[in-house]
Amino acid sequence: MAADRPPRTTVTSYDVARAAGVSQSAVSRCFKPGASVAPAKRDRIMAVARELGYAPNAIAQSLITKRSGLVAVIISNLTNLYYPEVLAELSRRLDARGMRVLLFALQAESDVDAVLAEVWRYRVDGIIAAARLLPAQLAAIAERGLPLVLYNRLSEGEPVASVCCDSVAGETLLIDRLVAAGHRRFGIISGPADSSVSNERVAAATARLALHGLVPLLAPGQFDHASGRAGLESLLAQADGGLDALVAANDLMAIGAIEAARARGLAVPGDLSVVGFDGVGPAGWDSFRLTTIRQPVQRMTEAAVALLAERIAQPELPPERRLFAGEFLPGASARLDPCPE
Amino acid sequence: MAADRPPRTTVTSYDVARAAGVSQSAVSRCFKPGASVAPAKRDRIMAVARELGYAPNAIAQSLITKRSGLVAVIISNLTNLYYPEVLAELSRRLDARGMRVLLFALQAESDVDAVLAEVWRYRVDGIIAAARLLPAQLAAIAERGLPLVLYNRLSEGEPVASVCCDSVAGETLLIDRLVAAGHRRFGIISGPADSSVSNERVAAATARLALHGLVPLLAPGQFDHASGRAGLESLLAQADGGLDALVAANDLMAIGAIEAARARGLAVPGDLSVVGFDGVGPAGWDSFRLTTIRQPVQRMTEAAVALLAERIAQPELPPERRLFAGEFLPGASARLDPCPE
DNA sequence: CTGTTAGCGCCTTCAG
DNA sequence: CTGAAGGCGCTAACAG
Repeated sequence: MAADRPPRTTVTSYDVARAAGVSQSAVSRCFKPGASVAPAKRDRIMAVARELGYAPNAIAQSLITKRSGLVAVIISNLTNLYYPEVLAELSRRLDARGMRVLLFALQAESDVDAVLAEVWRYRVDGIIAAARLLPAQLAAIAERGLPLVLYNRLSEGEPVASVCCDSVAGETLLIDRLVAAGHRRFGIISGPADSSVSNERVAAATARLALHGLVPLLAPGQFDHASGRAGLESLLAQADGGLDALVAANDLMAIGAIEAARARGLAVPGDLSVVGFDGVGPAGWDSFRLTTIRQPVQRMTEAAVALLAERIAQPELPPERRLFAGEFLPGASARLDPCPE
Repeated sequence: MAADRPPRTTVTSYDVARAAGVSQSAVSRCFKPGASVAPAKRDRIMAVARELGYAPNAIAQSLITKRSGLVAVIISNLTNLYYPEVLAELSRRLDARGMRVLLFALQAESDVDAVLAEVWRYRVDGIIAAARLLPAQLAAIAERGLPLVLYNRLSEGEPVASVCCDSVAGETLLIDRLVAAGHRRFGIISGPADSSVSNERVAAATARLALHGLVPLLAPGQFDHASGRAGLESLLAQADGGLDALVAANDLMAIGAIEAARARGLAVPGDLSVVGFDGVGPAGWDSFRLTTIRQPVQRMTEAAVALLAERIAQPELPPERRLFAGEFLPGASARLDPCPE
């Protein structure tokens, strides 16, 4: 039907207007929700538009409405096994609300400034960030009045809208269950020192252990599989009397630690209990059956998008933090007493 | 320095021009690579620009240059454990070339039409697709003269630029090694029926087996962990005399199959050899040591971006297919003879 | 090298 | 309800 026309590379509202014998503004109105066009005329215009394959040029629209429909999603460790799911969910939910994802995958945290420069240039409507933002960067975003929602991050300084999984509740639960089951000698493998998620989790676990009068051994990690292995080795080297339980700041390290333990002939959870955090896919595999806390990705991403959308609509809304409890996955990598209740 | 000025939400080239006492076009030239501006004037302008926090509005730029700097990246299974790495690499390489990623994560393949509608609207400069595109969709893209590169996909019908990992070479190698080591009774777990990658791999393996006079048992899968488990069960049920080797169309299913085998008391590779395809992270973990073919993600993503960039610069370039050999990872999930050479 | 002049495609008052 | 007219912020010829 439409194949006879010369392959115009771009069809504008003027083309539609001419073909339909109406003014350009009439065409424009047809594509605006709260329009006011005579039904008959609208039908004719829409028919022509379809025929010609016309749809409003989002670029031109943005220029004038000052709404690009773009949301910058800034993510640091795309490879982290947990973010892919987050990204897929964010993307789905954003475009359910008519917004497009402009993706920035950070190679290194130092790239943030370069990323922000592009963010300004593209006049995005808002930002969702799962990356570390410095106070100066937060300030720059705020100064431009750009709505921002942090994902699993806390803002240092000024409050900012954010969505987080409750580290304290999660770690507290894990520690209490482990202690109740008789574990006394603890080791913790942390994530990167500049990761607020890691710091939160480690601090929460340590604090809870302190309440029980226990002090854990510590090993630094990088949130990856190899770190888990290395972390376990390091902890065992530190632990004269051996280790009862290992708390890893994420699942990937917990899995690495389990494998390292087995490689040394330690049974998990027979000789050593191991717990993680996140609830990534592999944690549930037979080989690991990891005892962990699963982040409610569905609810968290929905909240992030909702928070952002609200703030795009009403920029003056105050910052709001939404904290979600994780779900305890018992798994089988930790020796626990049957649930108390 | 710049904090004293009232927080204009948007600063334009006119603001800079006025502040620097030059014309607006002079400002514009300063931001164009091949400019021709008097050094002194340029310095002054750039200083003012920096002071005011000015950078050209990408939206306005796009409208006139007909270059948005946006590349649509369309991916179907973000959760597939293999794509996150691809996405991260694509993103990195694209913005090394000054292009931004407009991400479309497909929920269902049926969403493609909706995605394409948005792609048109945003006047992207090109598309990289790791998703199934129907002939009509390919035609629509071609008709608009939009450069397109398929990632690990073949076009049905008209040729299209693409980057693939050589399934035939990979499966051939795996099969030959397995046969050489004495395996005779084969099972294959395929991916989704509409996945060209799956079809290619299964066909290649089957064809190679045929050359050896062997006919494999088949089980359908969905590329996920659970499919691997189910696939193994299904194959064992079909196989009266037992199974020597299992070829999974991807690593995730291979891992699922390994776990299912172990759950039934079968040793891998003692009782059953298992091979996969992709070389995802978990394949290398101790628990699996999967024998597989690793896709050269670095080279493949670089090629995809290069192919696309070339075609954006010169739209008339003919379609080109780049085929990359995967790297054989011996692992330890298959009983193989030492390498022939 | 520089400023002036037209638009890019569209939305949005503003009179009819 | 409808068309005409004026930009959004910028680039790209043009004359100087």
